[in-house]
Amino acid sequence: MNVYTSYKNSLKKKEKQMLDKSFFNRPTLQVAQDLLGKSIVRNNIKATIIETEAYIGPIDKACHAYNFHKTTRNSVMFQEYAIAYIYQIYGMYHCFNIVTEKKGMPCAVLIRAIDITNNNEKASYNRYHKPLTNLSSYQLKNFSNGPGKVCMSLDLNKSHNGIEVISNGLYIEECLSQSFEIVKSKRINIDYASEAKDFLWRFYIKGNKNVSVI
DNA sequence: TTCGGGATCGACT
DNA sequence: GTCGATCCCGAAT
Repeated sequence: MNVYTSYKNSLKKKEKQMLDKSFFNRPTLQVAQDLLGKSIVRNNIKATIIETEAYIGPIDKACHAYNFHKTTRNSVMFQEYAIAYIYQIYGMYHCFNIVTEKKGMPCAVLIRAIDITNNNEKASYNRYHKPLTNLSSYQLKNFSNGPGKVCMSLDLNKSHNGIEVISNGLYIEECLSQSFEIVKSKRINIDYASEAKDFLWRFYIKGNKNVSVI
């Protein structure tokens, strides 16, 4: 097999594993749960999705796009599904969401926690600017168990707002995961959202060490 | 293991 | 002018 054939085969293999765009054109609550156990592939880093939250603009006071309210920041939520909505929070961190449902329906799934499975070394430099062997147990434990940490580990920031999650630099793939139980709970830090704060729209893999808040 | 204060700034009111 | 879909570290328990 020559190099070109080998390259073509590897692309085919990738295409086969990469989640189809239509995966995200489904009810947000379904997508949020189905993403658990799947892998994010970001450049050469791969990570299992452990924890997600659903945000459903039309009916959700916790969502930036509640009642279809459109601003400069949240405009990509009104775009096509399967793109990244990444915004800055608390002046210094970022949150990574994937837009769901049809164009004009401002909905998204927030990725709150991941478990790095491939190329931990590169992720370590992204997260802490030093090699894995130099990390404390505290740093290892808190590697990617929160939305801001997810973005740091995967080197995602505002400049990636609006990119597709079906591209070579960033995509989601099937994972040969073992079976697991999904826990449903209230979302984190949205106390201002009146009745929406009690919606059970947060999902995580039961018992996983990387869950951000038990 | 949990708690509380500081960091830090753009988006929104 | 206010505050957030957060994180870190030191102090207290």
